[in-house]
This record gives sequence, structure tokens and C-alpha cells, in this order.
Amino acid sequence: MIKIAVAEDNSLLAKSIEEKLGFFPTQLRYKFRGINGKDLISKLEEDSNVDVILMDIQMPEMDGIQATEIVTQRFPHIKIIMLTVLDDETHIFKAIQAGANGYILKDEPPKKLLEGIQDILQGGAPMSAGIALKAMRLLRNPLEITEDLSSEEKTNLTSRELDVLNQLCKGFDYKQIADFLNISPATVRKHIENIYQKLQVHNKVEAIQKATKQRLV
Amino acid sequence: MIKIAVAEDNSLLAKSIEEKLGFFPTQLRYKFRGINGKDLISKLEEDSNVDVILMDIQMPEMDGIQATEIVTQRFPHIKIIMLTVLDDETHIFKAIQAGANGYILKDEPPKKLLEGIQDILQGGAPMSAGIALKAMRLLRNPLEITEDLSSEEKTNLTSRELDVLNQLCKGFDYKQIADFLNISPATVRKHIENIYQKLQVHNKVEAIQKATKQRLV
DNA sequence: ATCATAATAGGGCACTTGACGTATAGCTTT
DNA sequence: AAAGCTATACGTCAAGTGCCCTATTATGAT
Repeated sequence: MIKIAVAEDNSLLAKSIEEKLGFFPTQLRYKFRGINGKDLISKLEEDSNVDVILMDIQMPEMDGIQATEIVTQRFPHIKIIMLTVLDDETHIFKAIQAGANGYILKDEPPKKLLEGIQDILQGGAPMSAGIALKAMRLLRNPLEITEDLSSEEKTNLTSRELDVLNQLCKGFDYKQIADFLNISPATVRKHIENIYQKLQVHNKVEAIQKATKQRLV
Repeated sequence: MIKIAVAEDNSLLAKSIEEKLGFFPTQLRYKFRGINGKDLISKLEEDSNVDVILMDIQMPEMDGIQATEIVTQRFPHIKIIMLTVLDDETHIFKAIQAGANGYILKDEPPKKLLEGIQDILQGGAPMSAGIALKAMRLLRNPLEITEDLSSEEKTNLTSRELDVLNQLCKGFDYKQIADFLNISPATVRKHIENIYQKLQVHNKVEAIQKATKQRLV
């Protein structure tokens, strides 16, 4: 019987998580919920007999990242899974730094959640598919702690433009990209023009530099 | 129907992998096996209609890390899962750097293997429990990149060539670089030709990729 | 002293790329 | 239904690039 605690400020969402857990009454036991990091920790101080915490990130008073840091230090036997809607690299990175062992998005079905919980107790690191990919990318080239990811420069490229940019970064020329995406080279060039405009650059190299810095690839 | 290729030098182990795959004849189709990295790649050149490669690390002629680098570049549509007995951080790190999307230990049961293969095609990053943990730890405090560029093939560019390469990586064109270094554009071009030759590349983008990977800039 | 290498400079040719302009079909939003 | 955006496609032109060639000078090593 796996004992679960939850940290989630939104009552509705907390209810929904509890329901998901309720699908597996023979395997999981829901113990309590903190309405923020502070609350969770004070509840843990009364009763730390918990195996896994499902931790939201955005919470008032004390967020999930800070709470994770404290919990991993004070209650090292407890495993923590981030359960959030946030899937940007900065949050993923911070959560892992803080000591989270898993990172699951809130829209995953109950079964995935159960698997994640079981996985983490066997020494795994459950992650939603997209998260795993981003974590991997972080490992490939680590985040710079500095500058502009915070400045929230949301360059919104279309998905097609991202396709093109990806190929571009791998060193393919227009024709090769056209082949790969099954479109004409002329179209590739047009996409690239648009990309340059959006990124405010004027050639391939700068585009690639900017793309890698902003982690669009 | 997911198409699988395998790279594994040991015939017995290769047989055993094939058997594991054979458990799921409706979902997986085993296509071929390379007895080392080189062999795999030459087989891919004849038939690259493959979704996932299961890649051993230790192989003669060309190991799985090198092969992974080449495959991700030449056949970017193919996903790679490392399938090995090695579970030390250095190998995990190198495999991920090289572009592997998953890392599964050889003693996992057939079912786990199938799940991993399915997972990877959905954008996940399947890992055996212990591996995920170590990957996470790597993210928390990255490996020191000690001497492993010296162990690699050292491309010795001249200092002038490095000057040029540096400017090149910043997105300047030949004329601008010539200006900056007080030499003629023709000379810049010549240097760049030499750089391409030494790095074994054929255009700016690839040169920059290689330069950053080998930390020449 | 000779040889090899690096750095410099140039010519020529085919191809690629960047920056224009134009246009059409499909889809979403209003 | 109209407006707007996206993806698609084509054409032109100048500039940039990749690759071939030769050649001179300086430096360092044998």
C-alpha cells in the first residue's frame, strides 16, 4: 500500500487528483493535502509516514520548487513527483535541481499516474513523454543560468517553421530540407525568410545561434 | 507495425534480442542486425526504412556511441535506444550527448523493451529505472568534461584558422571576417577551405556544429 | 641550407542563399 | 460571408559560398 500526499492550492484540481488516485484503492492510499508548500511541510511534521508526494509548482506562500528542496532535505525517505501543467525547461531544470524524482503533466490519465508512482519507488524517474525529451535536451546542452530565458522572448514560430528550423540547424541545405519535409525548395526558402524576420536575423548562422540559445530546437 | 534494427556484435545476445522482439509479432518487425557500428550503417544505407535502432555500446570497429552520432545525423528520422549492460554515468552521458533517445539495460524483460520502443515513438525517453536516476543525477551536477577531447581525435587547426572559425561562429561573412582580421576575403576563404578539410565538413553550419561540439570555440 | 608548413593573395565557376514580389488553397476567427 | 493567417509555390537578382587552381612570403624544423 503506497501512501500519497498532495500539494496543490486549487481545490478543484486537488479533488481531481484525489479522484485519479481513487481509481486504485488497493494500491494507493491518499493521506492528506497541503494547500501550499508551507502547509504541506507542517502537515508532514505531524505525520511523515508518506511514500510519495505529488507536488504542484505554482502555489502561494511557498511554491513546489522550494517545498521540494526542503522536503528532500528534511524527509529524505519521501519521493517527489512534480505534477503540474508547466512544461518549460526552466521549471523542469529547477525541479530536478531541487530534488524531484519525477515530472508528470496534469493531463495524464490515472493509469499513467499510478505507473509513475510505482516506477519512482523502484528507483525510476517517471516523466511524461514531452518532459523526458526536454530533460534529455537539457543534458545535451545545459542551461545557462544567465539572461534571456527569463525575459520571456516568446518568438512564436509556426510548427512548420520549427520543422524547417530544426533541419536547418542540422546543416541541411534548402533542397535537402525540402526533400525531407516533402515540400518544394521555394517553400523552404519562404519559411526561412519568415523565420529570419521573426528572429530578427539575416542569415543561417545567426538563426541557428539564436535558435539554440532560445532552445527552439 | 514498428520496424526495428539491431546493432550487436555478440551473436548469442543478438539472437536473444531477436527472440524478445519476436514476442510481439503483431507490433514489431525485426529488419536486420549490424555486427558493429560500421556494418549497421552500411546496411542502413541500403535500407533506411527503420523506425528504431537498438544499439549496443561495446562493439569492435565502431562502437555504439560513434554509430549513434552518425545515424542521428544521416538518418534523423530513426530513433535510437541504447541496449547495453553498461550503466555507468560516463557511458550514459556520452550516449545522450551522441543523440540517443533511450537507454535500456539488457536484462529488462521483453515487455519493458516493447514499452520502451512504443514510448520513444511518442516522443518519450524510455530508460531503465536505475538509468533514469543516474541521468537525473547528471542533470543535478553535470560531469566534469575532463580530458575526453584529448582522447578523441584532436583536430589541430592553426591559430589563424581558429581566429577565422571563431568569427565564423558569430555569424559574420567572409568580408566582415577579412575586415576584422585585416586580411583579404580571398584569404579568409582559403582558411575556411582548410578548416572544412580538417574538420571533414562541407559547409558553414556543419563546421559550427562540429566546432561547438569539440569545444574549439 | 633545405624542406615543410602557415599565412597571405588572387582567378574562375557553379551553385546556394537572402531579399524582393506574386499568388492560391485551406483553415480559423470574427 | 469576410478577414486574416498559414502553408504552399514560383520567379528574379545580387550577393555569398564551396571548390578548383596558382603563387609569394615568412617561419620553424631537419
